[in-house]
Amino acid sequence: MFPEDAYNLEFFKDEGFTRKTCERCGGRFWTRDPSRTTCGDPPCDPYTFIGSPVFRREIGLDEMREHYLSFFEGRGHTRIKRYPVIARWRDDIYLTIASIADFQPFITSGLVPPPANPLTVSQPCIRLDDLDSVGRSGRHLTTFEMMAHHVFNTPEEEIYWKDRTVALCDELLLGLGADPLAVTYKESPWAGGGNAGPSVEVMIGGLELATLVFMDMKVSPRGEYEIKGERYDRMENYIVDTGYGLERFVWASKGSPTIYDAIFPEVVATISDLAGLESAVSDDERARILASNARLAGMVDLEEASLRDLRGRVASDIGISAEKLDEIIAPLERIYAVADHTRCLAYMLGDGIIPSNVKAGYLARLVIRRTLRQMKDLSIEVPLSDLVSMQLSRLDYQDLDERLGAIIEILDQEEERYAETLEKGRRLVKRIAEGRGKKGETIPLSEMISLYDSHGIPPEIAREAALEAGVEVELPDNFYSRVASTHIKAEKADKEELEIDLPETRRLFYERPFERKFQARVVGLVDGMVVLDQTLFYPEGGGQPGDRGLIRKGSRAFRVVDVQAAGGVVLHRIAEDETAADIRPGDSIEGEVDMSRRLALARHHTAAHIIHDSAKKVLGSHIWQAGAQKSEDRARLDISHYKRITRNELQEIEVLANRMVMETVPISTGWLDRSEAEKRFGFELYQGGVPPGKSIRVVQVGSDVEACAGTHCTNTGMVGPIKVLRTERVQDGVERIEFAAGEAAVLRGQERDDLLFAAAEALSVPAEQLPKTAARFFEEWKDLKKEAARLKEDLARAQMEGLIGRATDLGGLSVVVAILQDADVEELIKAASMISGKDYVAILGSEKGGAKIVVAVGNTGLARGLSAGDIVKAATKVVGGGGGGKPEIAQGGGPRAERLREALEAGLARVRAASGA
RNA sequence: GGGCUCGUAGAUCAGGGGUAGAUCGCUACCUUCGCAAGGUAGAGGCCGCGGGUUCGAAUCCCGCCGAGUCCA
Repeated sequence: MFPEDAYNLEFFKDEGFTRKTCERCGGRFWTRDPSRTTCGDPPCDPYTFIGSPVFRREIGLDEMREHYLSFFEGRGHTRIKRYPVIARWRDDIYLTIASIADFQPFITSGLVPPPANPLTVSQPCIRLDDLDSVGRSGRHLTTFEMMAHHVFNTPEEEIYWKDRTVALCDELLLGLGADPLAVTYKESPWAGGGNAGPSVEVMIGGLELATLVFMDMKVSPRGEYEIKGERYDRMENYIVDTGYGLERFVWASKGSPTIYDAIFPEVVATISDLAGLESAVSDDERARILASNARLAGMVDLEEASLRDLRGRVASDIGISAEKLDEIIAPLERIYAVADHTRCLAYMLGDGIIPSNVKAGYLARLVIRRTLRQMKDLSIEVPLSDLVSMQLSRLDYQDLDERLGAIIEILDQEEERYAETLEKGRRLVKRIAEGRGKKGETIPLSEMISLYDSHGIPPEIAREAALEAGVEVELPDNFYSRVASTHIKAEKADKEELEIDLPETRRLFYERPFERKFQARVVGLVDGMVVLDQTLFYPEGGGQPGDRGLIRKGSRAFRVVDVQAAGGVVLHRIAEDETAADIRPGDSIEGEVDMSRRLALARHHTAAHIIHDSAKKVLGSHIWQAGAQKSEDRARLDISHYKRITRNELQEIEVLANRMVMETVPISTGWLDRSEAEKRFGFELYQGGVPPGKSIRVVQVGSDVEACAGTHCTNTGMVGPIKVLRTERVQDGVERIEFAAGEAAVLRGQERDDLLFAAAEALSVPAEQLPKTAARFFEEWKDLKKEAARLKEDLARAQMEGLIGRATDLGGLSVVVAILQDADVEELIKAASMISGKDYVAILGSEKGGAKIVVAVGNTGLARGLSAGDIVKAATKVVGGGGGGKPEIAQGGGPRAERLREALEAGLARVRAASGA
């Protein structure tokens, strides 16, 4: 816990607050009201603001946001632009879940200076944790704006800390007309994302409007303080992390029954219309029910069980039956959920998330499908894209006109795809149900789980489809947790960070990109890897492999086999068979980079930027880099795109890319101050991830501008030809383009020529006629195959006549034993089955590709208990093989063709024995 | 990043080591004034691709390609 004085602020003292202990929960809180005994937080206090707003007047979203930002601007804060809701700069979260997420990890850790200090921002956030409660509780949202003011204090400079933070908050609230006596500040330890600190929750009317966090600790195994089960230590930097819920402020200003009615009443009204329902708040009874529901929902945790409990309490509160209540409230909840979810989707797609089966894209799909289900329950007929477009038009997207087409296409495609999945699912369930039904069984839980897990069929829909086939299903209440428990969680092994206490390596490859040799001094060895004071060797990074080359000491040369970066230090790994032990700190060495390799990599790297730019021009501005890898002889670029790239598009990309090469555009690279670069180029800089550091290296290739640490050509002409090789769908929503540049492009082209020539040669035609000829050959081959089958049948029929005449009689059972010299198995089978069709036993063989034996037994034989399988087994044993089949017909063979005659005799002997003749 | 499922006729799917099937659709004929329906006959398959195991692979194993789906 924190020291006792963590919350003892001058501000509280000066303003006449007293510290009290809540008589309900025992929590500590500060209040101006001498008579107050509870902390203000539900369930200790109920919602009182519904129907009696806490601010002077009603304020809408846009006005409230502007009021907040300008309030803090007027008090020395710099307003910064919001970040995207997809956290592209983080590898630990997919969505921006709080305003502080914008600044983690590099700014909070102090590695990178903040864009401004102090600053204020209104950051749209998405949290899907409480998806189930959205619409039902009256207060949960998937998407909300966290208004915030942040301060990043360092040991050198403190901007302000607790007192001013709380003072500003108090001033803001009172300025909006809040009753000073109604505001309470509740003490609450805060921890998250590896940091912790004391915080106060700001409560009015039972509603938590803001949380003020004083982040001054970081996780530390032997730390002095324990918070929520983890140990923490003080950190040097200390950060004011506030979060004011924009939507809650608006709600509090209006006192409407639900937060949804407060923040987007028009949307709720439109959706109600589409569902054929009156808007809820226009109806007194409904408004009363909703208000009661929201008030009570504020008091409980919305677990599944307590939700049902909540219904009961609301029903008795209003004096109607729970069934009646459910009937009234269920559609309203769905309307609210659709209103919320479509806004969430507007942000997600507006910020460039492409629905997918993995990562952030999967979260988008999850919300899409959930919304579609709710819309279906409400019998809303319009496409989802209409609703999301409506939401988008309310948001502040400048380039929306250009992007809207793609977004609508994405949503329509998702809607269609989900319909297909469900349709397929229903058919599958029906088949399974019929199978189970015949056996008088129900569909077990394991099968329901597999239907959901493997085929995406929600259990409710599975049940519906099963009941249509008259079969019950096993569907427990805790279905989804049962699904979850079937997934075994794999522990992720954390990559160990090397702790290196050496000076930063000077990176000569930026200053002198095309020099081959350099002199340097060894400053240390880490794990056998050489650290120099300066180097021309590029360390692996940004999908570009590290350089190779030599390190010379005196007359001895060591091969450099790998180059890595750890922080600012470059590590050179020496080939193991050369004793690196001879290299010691203080040594002078000469380095030499394998320049042809480096140039090949640089070409591919620059080409990757060019391809990216071309793809964006051809496919649209939703294209983001999702990964990249270069090598000497080829490279690949993964881009976000919602459908397969067609051949035409690919060729267009290739042409554009090569045009850019032919234009010989100079490539500019340079170091820019991070916030300056962000201001000028936006987050599109961070295609390949967000690099740490105060300043970032910006590479500009034509209209493509990226933060990139790689080595590049100085001019697009230097890249040489670019050959696009193929595309691959690595995931839903991510297309991979493989290509080669420079000499590698020529070589890849030659490889393709080779293929073409080899194929053309095989068919003895010029390459131009290859497609036509290949198609013709294939058609002819199919025709010939059919013809051959017909001929074999004719042949078999013809042979049958002769063979029947030579049948051996075994006491009323006629047996044909014969060798058909060049017949293949198919022919033997046809002949044998024809012979057995005339009620004979056929034992046929051929020597084509070893011994082949086919036996067929007619009705009389079957009646006497003969089995073709047994006979074949007896016969094939003789030729050293095996065989089997059905009683009517069986086949087999073996390698020893010279004993075929003998084998057939063995078969006959078997017939003789088995038929009792 | 991890898990699961599926690629067989134009469509939907059976079969799961031993002669590739069903239903719908398609073609022709019969029935009808015509249509729907019915009847008869027929066409239509590199069983996704490449290896392996086997006397024999659509079927088992491995790899690849394509598709679907759940989770973090």
